[in-house]
Amino acid sequence: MSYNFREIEQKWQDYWDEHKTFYTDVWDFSKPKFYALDMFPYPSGQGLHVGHPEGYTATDIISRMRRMQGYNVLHPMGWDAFGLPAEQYAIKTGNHPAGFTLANIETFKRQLKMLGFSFDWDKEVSTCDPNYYKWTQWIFKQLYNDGLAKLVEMPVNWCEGLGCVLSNDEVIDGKSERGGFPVVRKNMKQWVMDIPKYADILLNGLEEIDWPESTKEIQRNWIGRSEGAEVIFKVANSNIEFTVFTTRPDTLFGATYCVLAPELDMVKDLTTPEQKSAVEEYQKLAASKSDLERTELNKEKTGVFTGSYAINPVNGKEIPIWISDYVLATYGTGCIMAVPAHDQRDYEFATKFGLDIIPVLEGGDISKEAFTEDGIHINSDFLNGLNKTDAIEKINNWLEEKKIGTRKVNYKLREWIFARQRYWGEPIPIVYLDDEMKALADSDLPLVLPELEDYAPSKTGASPLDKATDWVNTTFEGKPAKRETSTMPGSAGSSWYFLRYIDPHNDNEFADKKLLEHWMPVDLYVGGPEHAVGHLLYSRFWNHYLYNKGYSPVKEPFAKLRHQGMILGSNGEKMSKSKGNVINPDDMVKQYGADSLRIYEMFMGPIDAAKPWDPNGIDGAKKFLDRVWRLFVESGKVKDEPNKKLEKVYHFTVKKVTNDYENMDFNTAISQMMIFINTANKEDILPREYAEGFLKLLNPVAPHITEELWNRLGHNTTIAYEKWPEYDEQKTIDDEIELPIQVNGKLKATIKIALDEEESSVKEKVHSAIEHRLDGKSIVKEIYVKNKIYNVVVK
RNA sequence: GCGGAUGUGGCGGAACUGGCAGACGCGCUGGUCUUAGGAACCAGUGCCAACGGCGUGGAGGUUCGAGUCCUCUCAUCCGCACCA
Repeated sequence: MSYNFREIEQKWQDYWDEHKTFYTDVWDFSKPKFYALDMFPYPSGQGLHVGHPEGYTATDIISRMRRMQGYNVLHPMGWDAFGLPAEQYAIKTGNHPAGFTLANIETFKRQLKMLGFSFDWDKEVSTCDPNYYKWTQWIFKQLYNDGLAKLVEMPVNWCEGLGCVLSNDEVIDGKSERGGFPVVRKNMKQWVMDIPKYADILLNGLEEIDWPESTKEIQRNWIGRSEGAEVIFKVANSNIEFTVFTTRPDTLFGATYCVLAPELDMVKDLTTPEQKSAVEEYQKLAASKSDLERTELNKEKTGVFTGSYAINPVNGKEIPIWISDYVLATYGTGCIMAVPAHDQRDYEFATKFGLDIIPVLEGGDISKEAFTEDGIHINSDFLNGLNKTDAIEKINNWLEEKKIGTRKVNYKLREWIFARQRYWGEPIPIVYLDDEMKALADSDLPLVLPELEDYAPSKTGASPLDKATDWVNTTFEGKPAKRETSTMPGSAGSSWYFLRYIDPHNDNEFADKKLLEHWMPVDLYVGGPEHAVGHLLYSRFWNHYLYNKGYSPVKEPFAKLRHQGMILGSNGEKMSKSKGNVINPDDMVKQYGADSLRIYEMFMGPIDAAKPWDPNGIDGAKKFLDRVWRLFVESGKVKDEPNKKLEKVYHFTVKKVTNDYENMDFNTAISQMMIFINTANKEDILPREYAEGFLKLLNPVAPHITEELWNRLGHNTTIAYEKWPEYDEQKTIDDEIELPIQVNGKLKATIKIALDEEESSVKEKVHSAIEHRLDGKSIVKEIYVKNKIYNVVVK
């Protein structure tokens, strides 16, 4: 027999809706708070895929357990609703992207409700809603006023196919992440966020948060802090000088040439007439290369001599100045001193062009490769005999004394490009009066997107909004003005939504300060690891900024972060339409029910591991729920009578399930609940106390069936706020133990002993158990680990 | 190249600070239920030449005892990619 999940799930979803069961009164400060957050989805036209419920079920389990543990839980959901697909749909059909987006949101919402998540829909936010993006624009304004949002001329990733500038993380192998169109470098005026100003804050903040170490490491590498020194080099027979950045100032005596990035303006001043044509040709070549080509061609070093020489400040030697694209204009000063003996890249370059290689550290074999490890300095005058650390310290002091260098920290982290030449995004609340830039007054926010006839971007990089001339031409403080026509990137709205959930209906500020103080930080945040350096860095940046301004009460917005692993097709490959291995959650719910789908996804394996979908697995989950149903409804075994034989397994199950939920080990929690049901099934009596306790344990994973069974046990209100079961530690332990006996480390027998039995008595039992196995050998050593194992060493 | 993670039966995966490897589920084998079964229940299921032996990617090591600790190594996945 199989229970009627369709009827039951619908019934309880309706009940929760009607009774507003999961509405959170955010002003109720009488209970401890718990804020459980999911990464809100982009409402695509495809609807939910099976990966969504994985993370959502995890946070739902924790949320439901916390409610039963007496917490006031905030568990909201919303929509990351600006983005390209809606815009492309609009271009294709001529319809407004908002209509498409709203329809998708409806589908997503229906699917999420169908899965029984305990979201408080009263807190729903959508980034494309003017009441929401009013505050996105307001935060932008603050950043603009503080000089963190600014317009700069810079090389950008230009994608002609999309008619749009892309951020680095939207470019994969020189092609656009979406659509796969080629992407090239192009100089354009761009809005950027000066996130490098926050590099150290973002780096240090990682120390205080409970995040996967791998994700923290990705952020550390992305920020890419490196300590070193800047050193000034004078050019021989000239008054030009340039500064290099190096992490190894201690190897200055080994610097045998310098290299500048080919695109630096200074290059033309350094180029001698004889070298002019070669240099210009090289510059042209480098400029035409896309990022992709530059990295693809990185096997063989290329470069050209400028004809000029620099003076090595430590020994006055004249060393040649080259240009090469292995030096990046965007990192450090765009100039390096090359120490081929102790840097592999410089070594390759020097070897190819026959430049001097002078070792200044002992060790390694300079005829084969650069020696990059620590060593004792040689050929280095006052640094001779010192190791790396000491030499760096000494040379830095020396450089600073002579005023030809300073200690310096550099970062790989670049400015965050904050504008798209697109329609479907937040308008940037800036106007231009002649050449002057002004931010809109707060009273003019939200600056709402105008309607358009044609959403298509132009090939020249102009925004579609340029075509809304009535909107573009405006007035500012009585004077004619033109609006900024680029819009914000998708990651703008998602960088602060967790703050808005707390107070989504507030019209006076983005959220009430008292509420923020009570509810922040997010206690548990769950989402995919693919956002490690995008959203998860940007939102930390915004929140740190808002913290510095006094608008957010905490530095770090997400106290604890966990990732869900990808669900793969049954063949172990990524799910994709072309492979035909896509599992649709709608179908699964229809066939097996939401509870089965939730159970199965949590039972598949550790939450953060990638796991293949087993079509039979969900059937197993369903069978488990059928067994629960039969035991509770059909067996007649649930009675107001005790059953001592279930005491231990019940208390142990409460303990294990509670701890496992706490650690997000959902797979082992479910396996323990299966053990409980299997054991109870063998008995004639399931005491009511254990039956009810079990329902509470199962409720977070399978909320519908447990509500129904709770109801059938005679309760007429929801189980959602019932008290979480407790266990008695004493009752989780057996007083009789099967003690394994090893001979020379190999298992030979087991004996029954009492818990904490006298060692002498155990020893006696062991000896009689293994006597006949000794084959005349004698015992040389015995190890007894109390209640655990007994090992006898014989010879 | 650098950084991070992961390797356990036919499959997904268990195994707390070193202490009975393979929990739980899937699959498979046999049986029961007077038709059928993609139902339920019962029994079994790591491998082998099987009263014993071998087994946690591979090779060493530490230990009474290693999936777990150490050294080296291989494979797969993810992130970064000339960051001086």
